[in-house]
Amino acid sequence: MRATDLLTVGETSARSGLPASALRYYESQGLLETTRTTGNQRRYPRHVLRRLAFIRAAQNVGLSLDEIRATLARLPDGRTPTREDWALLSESWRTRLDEQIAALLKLRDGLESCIGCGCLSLERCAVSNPGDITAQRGPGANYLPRALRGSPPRGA
Amino acid sequence: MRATDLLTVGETSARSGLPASALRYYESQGLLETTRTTGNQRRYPRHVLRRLAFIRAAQNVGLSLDEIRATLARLPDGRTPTREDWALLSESWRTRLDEQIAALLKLRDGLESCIGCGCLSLERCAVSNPGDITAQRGPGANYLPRALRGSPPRGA
DNA sequence: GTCATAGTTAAAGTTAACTTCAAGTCAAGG
DNA sequence: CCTTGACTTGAAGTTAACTTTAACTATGAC
Repeated sequence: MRATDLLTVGETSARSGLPASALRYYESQGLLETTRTTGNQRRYPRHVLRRLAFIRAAQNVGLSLDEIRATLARLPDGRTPTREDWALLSESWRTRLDEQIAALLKLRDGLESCIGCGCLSLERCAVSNPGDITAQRGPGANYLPRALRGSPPRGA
Repeated sequence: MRATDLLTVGETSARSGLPASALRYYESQGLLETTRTTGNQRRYPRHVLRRLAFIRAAQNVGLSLDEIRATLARLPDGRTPTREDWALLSESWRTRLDEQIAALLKLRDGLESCIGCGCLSLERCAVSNPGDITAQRGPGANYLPRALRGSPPRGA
C-alpha cells in the first residue's frame, strides 16, 4: 500500500472499528464524502477517522443519524468539527444527557416509592405512567432517546 | 353496555390509553388473554388494566415485550402480578435503572472532561468510545437499553 | 499475466413494536 | 329490520440503522 495519505475502505474499517458496510451506509446517508480511484474504489482522507469518532460520540449521546447529518451540515464547508465546534456541540449534548439522567432518576424514585405497595395504576403510578416523560411526546421534536420515552418505540 | 364486568376492546383502549391495535398485538404476542363473545368479539376482564399497567411500567424500565412476556409467564398461573410479585420484580428493575443511570453519568462525565479539548479520538475518547458500556456488548444478555449501548441499534 | 484479496453496486433482509388497510361481521338503539 | 358504529382478520407497511447477498471489478504481489 503506497502510503498516499488516503485510506481504503478496509483500512478505515479496521481503524475505526466500523464495518465497511456501515461506512458505505454513512456515505449513502450524506454523513461522509469520499474520493474515488480511477477504478472507482473509495479512498478516505485521514480526517475521516475523526469524523467517524464524532458520529459515534453523537450516537452515544442519543442523536439519530439524521440529526448528526444536520449537525455536520451546519458546519462551514461541511468540515469535520474543530475544537471550537466541538466545545459548542458538546454543551448541547450535556444538556441532553442531563435530561436523560433526570428522566431515569425520576423513574427510579417512582419505583422506590412503589416497592411493596403494588400500586401499579394506569393513572397514578409514576412507573407505569411517568407524566413528565410522557408529556414529552407529541408531534414536535423529541429529545429523549427512544428507550427513555414515555411510550414504547412505535413503528409508525 | 350491560355492565357485565367485561370490557370491550374500545373500552379497554380508552381506559388504558393504548390503541386497540396495540391490544390486539399484545394478545398476538402472548402478553394478554381474552375471552370471546358468541360473535367472536373480544371481552377483557377488568384486571387486564392492571396487567397493561405492568407492561407499560416494564417498558419504561427498558424491557422488551419478549422479556415482559417471559416475566409474566414465570408467574404461577400466568396471573397478573400481585403485590408480592411486584416487590420482587421492581427490585431487579431498580438494578437495571441504576445501571442505565450509571452508564449515562459516565458518558456525561467523559463529555465534561472533553469539552474544549477537542480530543475526540477513536481509541481514547470516553464519549466516542465509552469502554465500559461497549464492554457490555457481545453474544450474552445485554441489559442496557439500546439507546445506552456502546454501539447504535443494528438491524441484524 | 495470474490470481488471491479487496472492493463495487443495487436490492432485499433484519428487528421491534406497532399501525394501516381492505374487506367483511357484530351489536344494539330506534 | 335497519342502520351505524364498533369489531374481526390477515397481510402489508413503517422506522432506524445497518447487514447480507449476488454478481461483478479492481489492485497489486509474484
